[in-house]
Amino acid sequence: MELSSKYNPSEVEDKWYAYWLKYKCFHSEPDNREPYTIVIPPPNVTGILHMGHVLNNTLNDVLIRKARMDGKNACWVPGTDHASIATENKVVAKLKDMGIKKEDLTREEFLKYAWEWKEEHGGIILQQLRKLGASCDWDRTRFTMEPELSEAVINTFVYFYKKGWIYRGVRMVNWDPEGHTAVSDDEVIHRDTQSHFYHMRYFISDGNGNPTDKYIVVATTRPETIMADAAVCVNPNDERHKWLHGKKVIIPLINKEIPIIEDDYVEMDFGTGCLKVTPAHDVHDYEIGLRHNLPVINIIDDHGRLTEEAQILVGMDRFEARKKIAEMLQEAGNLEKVEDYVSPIGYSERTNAVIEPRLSAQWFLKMEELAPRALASVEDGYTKFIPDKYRNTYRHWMENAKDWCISRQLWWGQRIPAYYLPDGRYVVESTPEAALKAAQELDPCITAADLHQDEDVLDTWFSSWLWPISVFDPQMPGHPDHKPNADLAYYYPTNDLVTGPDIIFFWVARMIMAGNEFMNDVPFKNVYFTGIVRDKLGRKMSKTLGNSPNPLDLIDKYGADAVRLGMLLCSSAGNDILYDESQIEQGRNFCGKIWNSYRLVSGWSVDEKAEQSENCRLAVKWFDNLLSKTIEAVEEHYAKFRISDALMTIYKLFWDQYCAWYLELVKPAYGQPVDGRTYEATMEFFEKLLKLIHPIMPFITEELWHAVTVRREGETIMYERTPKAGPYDEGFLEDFALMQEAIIGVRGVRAQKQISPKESLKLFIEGDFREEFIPVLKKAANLSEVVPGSAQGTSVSFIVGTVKMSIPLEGLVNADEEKTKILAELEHQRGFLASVQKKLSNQNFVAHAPENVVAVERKKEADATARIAALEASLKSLNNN
RNA sequence: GGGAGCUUAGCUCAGUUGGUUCAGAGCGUCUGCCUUACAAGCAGAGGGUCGGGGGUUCGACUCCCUCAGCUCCCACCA
Repeated sequence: MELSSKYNPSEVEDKWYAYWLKYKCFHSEPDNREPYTIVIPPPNVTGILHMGHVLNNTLNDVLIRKARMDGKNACWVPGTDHASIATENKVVAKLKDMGIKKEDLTREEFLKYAWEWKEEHGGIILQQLRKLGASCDWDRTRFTMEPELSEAVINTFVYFYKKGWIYRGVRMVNWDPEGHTAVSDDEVIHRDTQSHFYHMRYFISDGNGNPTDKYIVVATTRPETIMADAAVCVNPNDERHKWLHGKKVIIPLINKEIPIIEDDYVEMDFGTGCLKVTPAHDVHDYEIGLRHNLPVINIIDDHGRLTEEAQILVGMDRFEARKKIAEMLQEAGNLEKVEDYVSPIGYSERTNAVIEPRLSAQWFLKMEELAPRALASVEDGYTKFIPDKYRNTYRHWMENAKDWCISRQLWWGQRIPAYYLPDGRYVVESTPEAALKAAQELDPCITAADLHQDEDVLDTWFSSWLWPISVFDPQMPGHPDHKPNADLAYYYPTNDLVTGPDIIFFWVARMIMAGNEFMNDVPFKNVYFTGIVRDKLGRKMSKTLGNSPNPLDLIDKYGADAVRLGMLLCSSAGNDILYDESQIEQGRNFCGKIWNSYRLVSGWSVDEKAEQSENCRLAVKWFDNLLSKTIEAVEEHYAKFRISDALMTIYKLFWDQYCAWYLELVKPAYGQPVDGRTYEATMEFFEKLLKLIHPIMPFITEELWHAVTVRREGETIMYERTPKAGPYDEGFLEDFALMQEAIIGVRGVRAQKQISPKESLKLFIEGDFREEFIPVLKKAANLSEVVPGSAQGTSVSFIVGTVKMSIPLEGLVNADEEKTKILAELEHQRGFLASVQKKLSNQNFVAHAPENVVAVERKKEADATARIAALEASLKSLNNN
């Protein structure tokens, strides 16, 4: 096969991806092999590929390809998430562009638009993943809102409802006035925000609703809510405010009388010690209100505007109203002062709107039993976290888990299967038919037309927490008519989950809950947490900063293998990775290296009859041993999920050992053929290296694997076995490494003395050096002869291990310089020896340290002594001249 | 306010229960090379008292205490 002089990724990549698809190489069906399963963290259906996806899916693909080559039945299930808030926002924005308001549409009309949008823009990301080389089983592609998976969600809701763990309740929830929905606590991000602290005068009532001239000062950050005040609260132990007990005050501007109450909640040393209590618009105030039986006055609507209840500024936005009220208070003489103030404000994760605490009816799932069990799964090691530190985060959350608010006031999502009777009672059933039947048991006169289904949909996570189960068995095992499912039985539990720590609670924890509940087993054995991909300055990637490269552009420019390698290079689990394009260049360069090494070998002419030289025999033996040792190390890295270490180990084996050493050693002289045995070994090594690196760089390895020899149609490196480590001779490897050091020493002398590599030199060796390596040493270092003993006359010497090597260099050596160098080295060695001997003469050390440690110290002593002797000899010979 | 984690070469990071010549890797830097696979390359070199201080130990990058700096998570003192 003729190879172009440069590797051309785009041609190669498209060709092999099509080939893999054609032969269904990614598809998995249950069989008698051991399964290895990954479910993709489903990206938003309307999402587009960003660097975070690249990192995540590269890791997933490395794991799945590795497992496949280890002989397991590997199955990677892809799919997308309907992402209710995010997608609904996008659709609303799109409609707005078209001049359509969501409010003007019926639910059915809106959903029609939404589905159109989904069909048009949805799943682009899955196409993009193919460019990356992701070996997903596309036949198993799922979407969390497809009919089957929606059924799984509804069945689950009904299951928990009937179990008594889902309930409906009026609660203070986090209201997103832009998304017009409640969001869970976890979807609220608190940020310190610059605001103002308004000190307002509330005048004491004379008992008939008229203000006296006495007043108290109440401080708030939210003056626009004073109309919803139900009381002013002081701490019962606060001496300053004792005189207020039993009194009433007048709310400014609306002149409404409210009581002064006492509650421990109020901190005496914060603000003025007087707290305005607004039960409808603050969680704590709501609780105080409950304790003191205060009325709940809601003055803010779904959109964050003042309601009729506010009496003034009706219809005005809450932030505008804040300014206006401040002005009005000022005019009325009720504003004492305004301070600058920084306080944590809750923002919606999705829309970035300031969260409005709001009382509303929502559906909740009890965490009482689910959370402790899911905690135990991780504590007891059924699911392992990598890195382990996330166990702490997980434990903390699980021990404080609040009931999960699962309803959302949106249309895009699974509609809650609760059906209300006209009298307000309701039934929960998975279908309208079943609901009607159930309703008729409550009231025989009910007809289908009388039933009204709940308007809300379920939280997206209420569908994605089922993902590891529902992708295989959408009916869900909790269903009363559940039929055994072969896929689920075979693939569940999955093996590894790769995801970001930001969704440890949203998703990971809840999947473990669902797994325990429905499968009585955890959904995955390991969770590998990636970090966040940042730019090289450590900033998060964002559109506004423009520091977020488009992965597809990078793939076009450098090739997918290069991008994959670049992402993995500096990614250790749990650490943020600082992305820099130079890493991808490194990946591209490595592709070039692999490519060119094959060009070299494939260009050799082979003489089958030629004898294998001693040089080649040793080089082959060495690399064979080294390969085994390295494979062992790589396997260990994989077992510990140290993917970038595994990668670097292979990278160095390929580049530094195979290319820089091995190929140089066996490379025939120009125009000469290579002997058959060496050629065969060289090709075999090359193939093994391709297989080792394939999980990380699938495309170039497939291309070259096919170049090495003619393969049958449909054959692929994907299904080759990971090379196994054989036995290896550690001593041989060590001795070879010493010889490599000797070669490096000679090269160093050349560089230092400006001697061309073409000029051959004579080398003296004094000490214990493995005889059989001398031919290799001669060839690699271009030595005319290697003789025992020490060079006479002016020479340059260096020490390898304990062996002294010297090169006679008449006329090129400055004796004084050499002496200075040797003296410095001698001093260093003597110091080293002294420290070792001090250790050895310490009775405590000899008595307490393990035998092998003491033995090592004795070896150090002996080696240092030998080196010192060699250095002294060199010095002496220099002095003699 | 509570919790977790981090600080090792110019940059990004390894360093596995304290003990192999353990102070490392990759990239970058410097020097010399267009040597018949590759200048996206080859050969060679320099570079850190492991954040500061104290302690435990025969022995500390590793364990403990403390100080400083940074990061993340949780937490609505209005």
